[in-house]
Amino acid sequence: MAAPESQDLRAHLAALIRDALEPIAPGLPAPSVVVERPRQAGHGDYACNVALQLARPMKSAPREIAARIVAGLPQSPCLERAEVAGAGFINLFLKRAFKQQAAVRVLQAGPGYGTSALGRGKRVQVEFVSANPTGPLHVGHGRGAAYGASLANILAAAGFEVTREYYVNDAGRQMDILALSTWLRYLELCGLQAPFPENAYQGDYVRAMARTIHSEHGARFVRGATPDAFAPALAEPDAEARLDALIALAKEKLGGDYQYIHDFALNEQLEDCRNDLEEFGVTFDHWFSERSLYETGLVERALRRLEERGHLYVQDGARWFRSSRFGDEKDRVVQRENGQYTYFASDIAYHLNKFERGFELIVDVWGADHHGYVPRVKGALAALGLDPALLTVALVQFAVLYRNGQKVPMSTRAGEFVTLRELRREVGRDAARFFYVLRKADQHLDFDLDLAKSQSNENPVYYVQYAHARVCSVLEQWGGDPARLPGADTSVLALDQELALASRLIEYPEVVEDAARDLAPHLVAFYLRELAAEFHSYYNATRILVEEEGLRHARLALCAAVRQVLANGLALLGVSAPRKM
RNA sequence: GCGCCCGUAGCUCAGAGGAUAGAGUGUUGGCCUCCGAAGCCAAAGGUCGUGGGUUCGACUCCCGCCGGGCGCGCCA
Repeated sequence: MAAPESQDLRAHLAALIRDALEPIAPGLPAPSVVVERPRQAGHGDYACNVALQLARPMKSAPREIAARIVAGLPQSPCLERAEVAGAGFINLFLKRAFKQQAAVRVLQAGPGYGTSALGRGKRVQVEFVSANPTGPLHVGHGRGAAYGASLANILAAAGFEVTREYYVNDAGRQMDILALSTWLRYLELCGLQAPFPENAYQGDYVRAMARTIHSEHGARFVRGATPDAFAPALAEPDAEARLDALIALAKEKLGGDYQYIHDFALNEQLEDCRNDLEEFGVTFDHWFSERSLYETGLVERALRRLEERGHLYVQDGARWFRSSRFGDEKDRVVQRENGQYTYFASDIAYHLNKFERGFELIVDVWGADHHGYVPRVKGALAALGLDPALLTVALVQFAVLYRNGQKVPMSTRAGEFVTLRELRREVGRDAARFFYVLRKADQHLDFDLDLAKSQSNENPVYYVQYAHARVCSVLEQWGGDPARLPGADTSVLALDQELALASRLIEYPEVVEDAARDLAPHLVAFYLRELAAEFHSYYNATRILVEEEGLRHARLALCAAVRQVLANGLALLGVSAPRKM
């Protein structure tokens, strides 16, 4: 058998076992041959439990089956030997030379080490953050941003063609609330006794926008906004109705200028959001406007398509989508009695658009509080005649903030939140990015602000970065040309720790593939921590710059390879790999 | 009430049918004349919420219960 084409060694080893299995178990349904890294060091570099799985269908003892598989294993440039162990495991031991040469392979591949063809160029869209542009991003959005950006990088490394997209909710009522809030703050600046409802946007950023408008346009937008003018609106008994009445008033008084203020506020917030994310190392290929779905008639078209397929009906004056027929717990309104489309309607159109753009895989990153929304969107896709299985919704739990041991309340409208910008300034981009992906996405994240701010040095990111900087430092001490290291003879690497480190390097491409398959960036973060730990341990126990030149070069090559993998992994997570700290 | 997610070391979390359940942090004790001590080594810490079931084998799968989070609009 030829040398492994994939950097993922497991695929190669599994193929060897399948080869050996064929003559032993003819006619049996091929079991899934999974090769994994055993927990115990003595259990080989890889282990396979296929003999245990086959015991029942083959009606023989697992150890016996395992022995026959081992006997039939083809030759491989990587595999030294295989052993039957325990209840019937097959433990695989890599050739020493193959491990030793890992450092050289890493150095030769450079930044490309860890990339693979798993995705086969499949077009995948990752949509994430997509926060309403009504105020600054907060730390909850930060988690979605860190997760989505890392995931997109990982998918790209795994051979997918990735498009990163931000869905801009610029068509809903929240934009009217933002416009109204801005106008009311503006009126205050003009010296008017304007009301400011509690359910308008309270944040200082609204005042800032009002100041800009005021300084550029003076009192031009005051119009007939006298205290009396607000009286009827304020008389509404319901708070939301009051807000609607005030919005209506603003539109009436401002006329065409309402749209100016509306768009000004929207653009300010979008710009702010874009800058914020960019400084967080998160960029997008497309900012997709919800409003454009209406302007291009896609919402109408999507609903017409549902209509034609008989999945819409009218009841109580509203139009409903029969989502209960597609796995949702109840039917959903797509067009209200007042003629307004619901958010769901534009979301159906948006997802139709994703399919029409030809994405073969669609990943939506949502806050976990939207989980109830999944069945209706998938249902809508099915009803449109599209394959819901192409859509994967990755739910990200919100980060729960703690300050002084107390949960920090967060509400965009009340203006109480810790912004992403604030977090980044306090703990730094690297620490924030790493911290966010150090947990499974669907796991609650307790974010202790005091700890993150005051003891940022203890953040695990420094541990990993330090390993990188240490290698840089050794290479500098050495003073030689690192370009020569891939040519080093690594067969002199004989310490257990050196072989273990090499083995860890071999694992990296597997980790990237696993992370891509499971949409789980945290696997990369955990791996990096482990690699750094093994390196630190090795470094403390072993002198790198020894007298003997051959050994010195071999060790330097190994260190440089560790550095390369650390850099590659950190890059996937949007974390810098400093040469000095 | 119904639905989804989660209960693993003091704390924060990995592990998702396999072999002796792991990290970080915290606690205790060691290691710089020597390539970076933001580091290393060692000790200690567990009935994997709980009761059943399936399996050769369950922290992992199924059911019940207890506890926590989040959803359940003609909101976005």
